Amino acid sequence: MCAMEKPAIQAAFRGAAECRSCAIRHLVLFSGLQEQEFALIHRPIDDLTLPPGAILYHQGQTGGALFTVRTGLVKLVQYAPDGCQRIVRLLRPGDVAGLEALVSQPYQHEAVAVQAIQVCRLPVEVVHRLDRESPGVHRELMTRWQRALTEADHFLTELSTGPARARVSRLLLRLVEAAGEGETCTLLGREDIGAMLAITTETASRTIAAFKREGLLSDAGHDRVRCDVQRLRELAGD
Amino acid sequence: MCAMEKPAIQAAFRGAAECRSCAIRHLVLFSGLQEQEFALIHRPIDDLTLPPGAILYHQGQTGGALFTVRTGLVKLVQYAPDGCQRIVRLLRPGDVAGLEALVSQPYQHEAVAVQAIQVCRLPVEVVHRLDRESPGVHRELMTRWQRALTEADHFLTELSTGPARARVSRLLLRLVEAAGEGETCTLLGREDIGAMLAITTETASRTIAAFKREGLLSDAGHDRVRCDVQRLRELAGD
DNA sequence: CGTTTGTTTGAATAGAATCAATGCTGGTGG
DNA sequence: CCACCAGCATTGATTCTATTCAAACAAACG
Repeated sequence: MCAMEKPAIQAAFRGAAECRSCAIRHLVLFSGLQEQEFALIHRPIDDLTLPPGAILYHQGQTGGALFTVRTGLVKLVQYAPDGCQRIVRLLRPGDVAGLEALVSQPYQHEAVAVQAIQVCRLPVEVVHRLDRESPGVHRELMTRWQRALTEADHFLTELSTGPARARVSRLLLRLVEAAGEGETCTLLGREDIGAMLAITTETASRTIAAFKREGLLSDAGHDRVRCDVQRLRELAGD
Repeated sequence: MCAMEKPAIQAAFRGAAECRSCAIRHLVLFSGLQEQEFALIHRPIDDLTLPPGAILYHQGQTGGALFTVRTGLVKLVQYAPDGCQRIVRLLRPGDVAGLEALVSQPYQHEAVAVQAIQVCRLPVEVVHRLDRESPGVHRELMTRWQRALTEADHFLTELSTGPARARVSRLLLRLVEAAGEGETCTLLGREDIGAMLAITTETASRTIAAFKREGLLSDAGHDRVRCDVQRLRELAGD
């Protein structure tokens, strides 16, 4: 049940990326690229559109690519020996998955689309080359490493600490923030919430349900909810 | 009580580092340095010897240096708004503290010596320069970043998950491993253990005490203990 | 030698895990 | 088109674990 070996990428819509005109160019790794430096990209950069549940790569796999998230959310999952999963990071548009490929490491996580996503597949050679020859990209790359670390720290300090209600609150606030659509966001499955907060699925469910009863959360159609940011902040306890 | 603003570095023994003959040269950032590349180090690299409790830098401070740990342990601490602390990483010899300084970020943590330590202070300019001009250093740097991330992931999956007994077991195994002296290691203060495992000081104390009673742990003089690695592994649950 | 700091222990309580059952929903095939 | 099924989500009851608050202890220190 754990191992759904779905090489989902094949099913995806695939096109050649046009970085120059990328809609989120300001966010991405190549934002610092000068016009003449685009010539340094020799290998093709694929632009992939993937459905929820699609797997970018598996843990332990040695892959030759990084992935820039353009839309949607991607979870990085690690599996304990007993098979239960822990989500160690959540990537949003502008984030990069698979940085470890740059240091010739096998992927450390399984990268799974939480929602429908669009990602760009960047071959390591391309990134290495730009890292060497474009100071802007080099800086952006270090910034990505740093950002990943900060994210990891937040998972430790915010999402893995304190009582369940506080953790769920902090997660919701984070999702609302990430969505950037006022006070609404798309909820994750209860199992994912549990895996992210180190609580059981049942506790996740109970807490969400309780929040709804208490009016902290109200349905906004198809997995979307409206949050009472004010009160959630209090619960989050900062 | 929380804010002991001790600029401890001043009290330290300070000497000029001689990287060529560094005892742990094989571990450190500059391990890939060719003989002629040493000339690229213009600014002085200080070699510091610090007592337990010394603070390398404070959270939020903008610092101009990275620190390579040569001996001892360093904890990276983040403080919650309510003042209680969480240890998000533990650095061992060969690890680097303060990577964020490379991307012009203020330090994200407070770096505190857990035991007596020796560290080298590397000015950012030096590292930037070597990063640009020595491919070896560039690679080592990315490896450090990667290693920090892997560490962070372990804190999430091993040390922040499961019942207290399992967490303490995993921490002990980790300490024994890090010490590299057979089956013994130096215990941390109960408060630090708590801050690392996201449990209270009391629970940390109780668990350690219970382990001793059960013979999983036996005193080996002055904060040192001998561990029954075998049985701890079972408890750790992998 | 008293004081401070950190550790251990106890009792009561609150919180989450566990085990088990029921409800809901969207998709599938008859 | 509708009935059924599979996969999630919810809820309940119980047990277990960790937290909390408080006190006793021990070791380190001036």
